[in-house]
Amino acid sequence: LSDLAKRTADGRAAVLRHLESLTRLFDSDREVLGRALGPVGSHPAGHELIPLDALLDAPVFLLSGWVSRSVSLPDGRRQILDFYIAGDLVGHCSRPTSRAKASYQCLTNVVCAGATELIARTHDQPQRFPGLSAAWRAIEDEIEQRLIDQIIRTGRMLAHERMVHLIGDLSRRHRRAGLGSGDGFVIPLTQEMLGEAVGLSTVHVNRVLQQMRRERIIRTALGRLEILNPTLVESAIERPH
Amino acid sequence: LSDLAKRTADGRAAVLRHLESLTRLFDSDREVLGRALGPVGSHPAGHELIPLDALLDAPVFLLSGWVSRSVSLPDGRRQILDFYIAGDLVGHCSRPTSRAKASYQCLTNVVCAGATELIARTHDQPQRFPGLSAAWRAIEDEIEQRLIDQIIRTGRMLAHERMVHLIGDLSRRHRRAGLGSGDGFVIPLTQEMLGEAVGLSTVHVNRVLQQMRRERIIRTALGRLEILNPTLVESAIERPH
DNA sequence: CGAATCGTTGACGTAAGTCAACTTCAGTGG
DNA sequence: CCACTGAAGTTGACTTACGTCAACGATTCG
Repeated sequence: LSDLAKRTADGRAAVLRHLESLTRLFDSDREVLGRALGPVGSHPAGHELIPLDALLDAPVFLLSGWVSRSVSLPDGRRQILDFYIAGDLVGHCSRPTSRAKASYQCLTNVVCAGATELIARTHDQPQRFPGLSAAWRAIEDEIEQRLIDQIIRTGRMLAHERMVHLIGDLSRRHRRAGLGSGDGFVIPLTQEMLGEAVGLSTVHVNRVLQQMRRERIIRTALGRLEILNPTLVESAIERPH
Repeated sequence: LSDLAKRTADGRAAVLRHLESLTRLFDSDREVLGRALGPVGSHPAGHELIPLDALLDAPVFLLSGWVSRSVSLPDGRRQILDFYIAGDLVGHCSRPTSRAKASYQCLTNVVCAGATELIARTHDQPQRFPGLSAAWRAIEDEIEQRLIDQIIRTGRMLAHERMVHLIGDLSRRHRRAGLGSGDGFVIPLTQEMLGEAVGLSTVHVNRVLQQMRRERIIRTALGRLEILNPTLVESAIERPH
């Protein structure tokens, strides 16, 4: 199908833009990236890409769709730890024999490309692929940073702040991966998923979003989210100098 | 002072027990551990061991005292991400040039020993020190796991559950490092610090602790915390099989 | 003996959860 | 075509968990 082909091409562009935003890539990096990216796979919404406790030996690049990283409690409560969007590297850990500390699930139909081969090759000759070697590290750093942000949101912020902060982070990541247009992006999350991410009930997420619409901070339509007040949203995700 | 000597000796024992609980150590591991552990340092309560954004190139083993890892928001709110106790490795990251994503602060007077040299040496010859090489990875895995636990506490748990869960984790870590006696350990945290960790106000922490005392789950006296109902507390930190 | 610092208590306010009903809408099938 | 379905969003009434404020003990310390 030409749909899959388009999503694959767009996804590869997002991967490249994502990596370029993290570090300077050299020709050798770009060359191996174009050549050693693994086979493309497609998964339906709901599919579990990586189960809890699985060996993290098969990282993939997300080319299209959304993936969540979540933990479920015995009584059914669920906490989403993180979201992955097109261009993101999913399920990579530099420590060999490390296992998944959460479950990775497709929130939408997903197209991804295996990264095992690519990462192994750059790992064998880090000095030959300095850009990618640095990128893998930067990506792990970012994932840790996002876990910390998540603790700050749920631990220290009010509902309204949590939503602005999360949306700010998602927006920033979309922009730097060249996704979406202007200050908007496609967001396939239900209000229930948003609640599971920021630690709020579905009903309360709804009310907070409505207030944000009244305040002209965001606008939503057709599964897209537009940011009407970028200044405010960006200041929310600023880190202490 | 003989006090410093005792705390150093006890701390080294805690380090050893901690590492042995993570992985099987060989003679070569134990030998280099005894020899290459760096100089002992002492810091007063309140001292910032590692500032936010500092290069993580000087990891230390905590021999005595408590250290927190925390983030402050511009308006003064503070979130404690993690606690470190005797036997723990503080400020280590396997990714070179990685920077501190939070501030590491001494909550009490602290005695610690430099681990830079030790880690560098095992890193150069991982096959000669298989136990320690595995231990460094296990430690990083655990720190990530604790960030995740923190998200689950603040995102999905009620006040009472949060406290039981945190105390359960601290208790487990003390027991495996051979600290404390029986089901109790020294806990120098104020109720304010506990609140900053689990995302509750000081007053509410106080009420929750009182309820836990009424329920005969814990007892506190003289800066020590006894766990009266270990079964309950341990079941709280169990992971989904 | 103040003077901090920490813990404790009560009264009260509020953010957020719960429950339940009702929309809206996309999809499905008769 | 329209009735039926199920998932997602929306709304209101009510409850509750937790925060805030302020006062008051208990300890420790110089």
